[in-house]
Amino acid sequence: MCPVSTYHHGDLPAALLRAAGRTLEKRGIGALSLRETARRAGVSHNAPYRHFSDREALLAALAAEGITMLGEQLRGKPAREMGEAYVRFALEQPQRFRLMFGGVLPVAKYPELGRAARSAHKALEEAFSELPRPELAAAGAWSLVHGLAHLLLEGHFGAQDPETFVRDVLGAVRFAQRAA
Amino acid sequence: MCPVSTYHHGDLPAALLRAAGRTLEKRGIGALSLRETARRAGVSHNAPYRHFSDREALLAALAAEGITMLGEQLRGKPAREMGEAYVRFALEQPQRFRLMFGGVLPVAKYPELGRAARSAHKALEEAFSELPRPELAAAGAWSLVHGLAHLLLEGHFGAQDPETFVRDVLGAVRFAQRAA
DNA sequence: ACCTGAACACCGTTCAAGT
DNA sequence: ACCTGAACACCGTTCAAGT
Repeated sequence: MCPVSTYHHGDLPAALLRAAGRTLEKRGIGALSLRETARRAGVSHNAPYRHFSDREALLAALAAEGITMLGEQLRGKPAREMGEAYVRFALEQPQRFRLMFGGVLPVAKYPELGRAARSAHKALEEAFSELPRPELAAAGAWSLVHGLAHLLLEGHFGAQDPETFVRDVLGAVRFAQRAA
Repeated sequence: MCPVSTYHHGDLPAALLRAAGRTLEKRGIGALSLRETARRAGVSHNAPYRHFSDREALLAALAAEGITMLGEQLRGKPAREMGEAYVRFALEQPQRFRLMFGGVLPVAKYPELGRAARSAHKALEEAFSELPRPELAAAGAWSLVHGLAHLLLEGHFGAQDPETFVRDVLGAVRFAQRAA
């Protein structure tokens, strides 16, 4: 169907993102090199520069993918399920989560990251819209599940079953029903 | 006083940690190289291996320093001030904070990290000891301030004054007074 | 013990050249 | 437009050698 040519891919950017995504989760951010990604995609170490201005730009694209996916998994859920889904995402894709939120990337430099994050943030605020200060409740809720995810990933809460631990911790917290 | 010799430092490990700490905060974790640290300390690129088995071990030592410092700043404070002190630490030393908690290091491989973190965790639990499930309240509180710190660092709460924002968010959250 | 320079295998990035 | 190999300046790490 496709003519064989000197171009190895119909869609090299997508192939690079796929390859990089696999390496990311398997070996971590630090071990994710542009040269190896190119090798895995079957192109020269230099070809990626046609599509990503540098290594950081490839990482930013992976992060944006992840934030969008996370936003989709939150949208429309009630608050409690949202929190559990947030932590589940982090536990299932720890390296992706770190890349999205671990300070690896200068968010200000990649507007798509801020955009995707604001969209997910909005989904959260909607879940708290009936409270008197929904923006504070949403900020608190986001902080809570975000910190919980990070600390679980780092192993700071021991080896207990994450599922029930998350439920218990979220159950121990209330967001103010009246103005702070 | 000291005899001039081929040994440049009475305490090379301390000199390396000082040099690395400066580079860490100024240029970030990714830019922190063993070779440059050695250069700054005035020794050959190879000397650090006498004291740190590899780059990761140097990073782990920096992280342990930081966790211990943070623990000292929390200990003995009432819960609300603890939260504010936690976030302040993160905002003042963002790169150090990321190194301590950002998943850069395999915590399981460096027992001193776990030890320092458990000690800080204990300070937190003491502040919640009057509640029916202090361990859940402490986990929730830690998660909350931890996530708040991370998200502020990443700029996800916009440009508002962090000091009052932190106070407002912490004020909007209650930890259950009765068993969950 | 502690430090050294040389060497190796990797990077990210740039460049001039090919189709 | 898209891809290539050669080249450069950096790394982390290992090694044999010096005091």
